[in-house]
Amino acid sequence: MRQTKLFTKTRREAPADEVAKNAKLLIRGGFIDKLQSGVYTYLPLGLRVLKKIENIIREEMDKAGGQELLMPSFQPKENWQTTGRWDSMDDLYKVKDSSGRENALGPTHEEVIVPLAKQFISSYRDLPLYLYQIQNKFRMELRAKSGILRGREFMMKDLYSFHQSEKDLGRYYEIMKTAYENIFDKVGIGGKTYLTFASGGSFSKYSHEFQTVTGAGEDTIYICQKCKVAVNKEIISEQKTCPSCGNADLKEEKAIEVGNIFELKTRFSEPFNLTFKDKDGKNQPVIMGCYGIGLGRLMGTIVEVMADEKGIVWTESVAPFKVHLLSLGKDEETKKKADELYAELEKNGIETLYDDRDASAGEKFADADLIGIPWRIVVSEKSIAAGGVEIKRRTEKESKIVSLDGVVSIVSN
RNA sequence: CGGGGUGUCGUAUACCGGUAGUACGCUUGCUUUGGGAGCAAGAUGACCGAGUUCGAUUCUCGGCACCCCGACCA
Repeated sequence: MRQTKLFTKTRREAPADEVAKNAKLLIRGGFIDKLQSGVYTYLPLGLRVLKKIENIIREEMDKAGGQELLMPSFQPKENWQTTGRWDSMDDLYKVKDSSGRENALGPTHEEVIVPLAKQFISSYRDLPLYLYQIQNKFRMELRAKSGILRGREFMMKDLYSFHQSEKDLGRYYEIMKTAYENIFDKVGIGGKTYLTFASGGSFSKYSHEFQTVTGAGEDTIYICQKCKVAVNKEIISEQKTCPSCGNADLKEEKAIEVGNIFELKTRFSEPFNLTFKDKDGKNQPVIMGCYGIGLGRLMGTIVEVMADEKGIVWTESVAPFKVHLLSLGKDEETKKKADELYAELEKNGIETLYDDRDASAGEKFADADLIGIPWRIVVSEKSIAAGGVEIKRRTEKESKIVSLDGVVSIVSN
């Protein structure tokens, strides 16, 4: 992608009303734009990141046997009345059409997927079943905040599992834990993300959250100093030791919930009468679990955790481009070399943002730091005289000179 | 939803009861090119409504929007 053609430019200042680091940097870099409180557009750069995250999640969900589908956001009131959540859920958006018919804008999808599953689940032979989707959710947050960490419309992956027994749910629960760990490792925040015991609500004793330690977090967690497990503050009064090893040495940290896994059991299968025939021909309630990850929140968390004083630092797996190619100066020979290198990178399938703007070196460097692409390659009269191009990672301070024909093999690794 | 704060060109800001200024960005021209370049010439702005006043962007009230703290929540 040539930067002269890229929709949106960087800006020097963040909007005065943004306080959250993720919002400031993502807006300055041209990744997102705020339409209203808690509602953001993902611009070309931002969407590229979101898609990378989406694909990492999709890969893990598929590996765990998930089948992807896409359910509507526009959902009939009756389904929500069946579960009682039309009245009990405060943050439900309710919309009326011209005939007065009311609908919910889906904040979650049990009210759609359970009746759907009911059409196809009738025997123990149909179980277990794992269905997921990646799509926008709507929640009427009383207070949207922290940039893309808490919005009113946000993209989420939600997977629902259907089982014959709680034991089988428990088995799959462990598979999902592993899948989630893989996801957070792959996007680069695994080291700061903890499996956290949290309140189980009305369904079961505890649910599990994945909490990433960052000052921008809304939650307080207590991390076991022996094993990589934490306890959410909401249950610390009843759970004062590590639930995994019993250790009492817990460290308090601020953290953001990047994912959760939840045993629904029969909370939704009962109101919809979702049952299956067991081997004896008896009707049994289907046991369910649900597993969510907010994609925008995850993206914002990555920014919060990885950014430095100069800007964003993307992990290669989620970066909008792998290489940021900068051409400096007006020298025709330099431009030609940069053009050729850009063509070669593209030919080799290396995603490259090519800064071909007629801008000063300082501006290009500052923008490269802000945008946070993992590799920076500089082509200039100086670099050519020194033997080729300068190359450095976003995380490195010093660049080194590499010959033009050595570039592709270096960034291909 | 309770409390607090803020609304001025695209962005960041200044000033003011009497013709709204600056920087960046944008347009045109020339120069410049290794850490957000310079000169010159341009274009672009007071959230909405009511009130006070000779006159309101400025003061008062109401609304709306946005932000922060809290409660709630992925």
